[in-house]
Amino acid sequence: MKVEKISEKYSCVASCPMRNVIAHFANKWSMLLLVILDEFGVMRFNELSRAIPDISPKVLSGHLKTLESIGLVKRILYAEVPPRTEYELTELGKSLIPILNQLSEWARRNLEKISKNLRKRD
Amino acid sequence: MKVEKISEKYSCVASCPMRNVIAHFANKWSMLLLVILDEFGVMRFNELSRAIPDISPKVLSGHLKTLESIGLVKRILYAEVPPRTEYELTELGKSLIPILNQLSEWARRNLEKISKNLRKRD
DNA sequence: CTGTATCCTACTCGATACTG
DNA sequence: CAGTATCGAGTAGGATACAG
Repeated sequence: MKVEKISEKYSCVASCPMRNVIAHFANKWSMLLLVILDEFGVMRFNELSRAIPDISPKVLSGHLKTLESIGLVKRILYAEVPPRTEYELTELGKSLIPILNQLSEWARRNLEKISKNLRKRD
Repeated sequence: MKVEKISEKYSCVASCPMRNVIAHFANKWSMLLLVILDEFGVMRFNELSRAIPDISPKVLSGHLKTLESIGLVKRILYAEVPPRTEYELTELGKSLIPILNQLSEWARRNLEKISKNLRKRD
């Protein structure tokens, strides 16, 4: 296949899946959130905070908003005092989980090898 | 499952696959590079540049270095004039491709839906 | 051809404090 | 409880020039 053909498929066109879809959640926080939401089912803001100890509320809130606007996560606000908000995966979000789990499996399988590779760099 | 258990599995421990492995290539450029390298087989620096028109040489070089240090990409430098360098996937890199392709398929399938979701945000 | 050097911008991230 | 506001630090990304 010619380079130009590949370019058409992945780069130039506005319909490149990597650029237009995956770029929005291809980072450690978003993927982590999706996998955790899958395992736990329904979670509140504070539960997510505790599940990922080293994420600040601002960053957590930001990623949740992004995931919600993509349509991967559903946010349900209950008009109560004190306020309660629940986050859970949408159907679209759930459909992504098997792939994310495979990715996670792959990472787990190759964790040692990759850590060794990374150490060699130093 | 308790939140604390999830925390142990994905967040606290140094062995969390998402944090220690996936975080290194979970971005649009790296994933794009891996998929393109898979389709083309062996590519030179310039071919990659042309395949992804809107990546600067600095950024391309940086991502290739990272992928190389993870062990996903192999870099072969031929001592010629003019210089020639060839990039290709390692076995480890190839083992990741099926998953990346599934991700890409998923993205392509849901491209329209997600674009619509994102537009609603504005 | 294959990058590196430089400069600059923009975004991301993190900590903390604070509001409804 | 569920976030937002603010500030600051660090880093990733982009344009361009140019070196081996």
